[in-house]
Amino acid sequence: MCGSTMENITEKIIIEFAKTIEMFGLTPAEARLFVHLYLQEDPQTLDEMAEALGKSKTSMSTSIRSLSESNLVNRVWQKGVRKDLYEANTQLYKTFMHYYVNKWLEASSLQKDALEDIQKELQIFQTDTSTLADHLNEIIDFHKQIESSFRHLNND
Amino acid sequence: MCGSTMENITEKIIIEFAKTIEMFGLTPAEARLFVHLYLQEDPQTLDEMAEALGKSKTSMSTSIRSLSESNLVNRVWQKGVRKDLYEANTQLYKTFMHYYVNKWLEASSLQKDALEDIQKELQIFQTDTSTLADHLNEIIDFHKQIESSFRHLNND
DNA sequence: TTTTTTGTTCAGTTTGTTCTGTATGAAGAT
DNA sequence: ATCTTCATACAGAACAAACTGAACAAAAAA
Repeated sequence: MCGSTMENITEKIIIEFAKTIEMFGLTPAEARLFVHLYLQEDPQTLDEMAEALGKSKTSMSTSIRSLSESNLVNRVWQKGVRKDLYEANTQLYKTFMHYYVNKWLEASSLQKDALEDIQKELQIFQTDTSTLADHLNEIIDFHKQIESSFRHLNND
Repeated sequence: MCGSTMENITEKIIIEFAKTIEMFGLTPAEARLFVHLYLQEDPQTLDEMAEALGKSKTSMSTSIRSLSESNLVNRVWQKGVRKDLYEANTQLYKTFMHYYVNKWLEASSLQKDALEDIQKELQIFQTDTSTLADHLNEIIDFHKQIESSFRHLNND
């Protein structure tokens, strides 16, 4: 028996693609919501999403907010419609690479700064602490290499 | 008061650096353990790690196994020592980039395959399903771009 | 062989996340 | 202004992940 209805197939796509999206650091709920929106023709309201995914409106609200702040979905206006409408950004690669690279760069830069502060603190103990200081240098170098590599990812 | 003892500083380094390591997809426990090993001069036993991190030996065992399977730490032998000894790989960038890129490539490739299977299934409905099929194509393209980009990350 | 030492497996507990329903606030309609 | 319709905040419930201790297995020492 060939049990492949359209809904069936759509569901399969959502499940598979959501796994990929999760790898970018989104929660399962966010990933699932994004994929749902991505496959929709038209922008959706919170109620429609809640209905479609079988979750509460509150869940949709928090997930959408998160996706929205990360610029993975957009809020759109339609004349005559009072409810908020959201649509997924359709340029997958550009959208997610920007999001991802920025996340890495911000985090790495922040942590590098923190480590450099520690480095200054450590210089007081110059004498017998060479190996720890060496490791710290290597860690900071590591961050520099990370930043360089990820910056590179955005230039395609 | 300048409360910066050596242990104090080491602890700070561990906390900061562990955050970076977590971004590669390791759990907080794994990240912390890796950084601890990285800062140690000599390879450590499970008991030493448990003592140092204030966790149970069971925790160390599972974390170490995970790190070991990902090739982030190595098991080393010392003559006369019965206990297992582990040390962190010291080439941070190479170690983690390999690990990370491989993880992405494997996952992406797997999911691309799954999506291509679905694509075949979908071709039965050729007629009125063009938009869904289009989206599916775009998703598969997305995976190809991901693979291309991440493969590129390893060639430095 | 028996006895120790070391590592792992498993069940139970603790901890942390995610979800939902109610209550609140904000904006349009009457 | 009052009433509706929507979105968000909050607190408790349901769920999942991480940790531990005790029992088990494997390997060396006696």
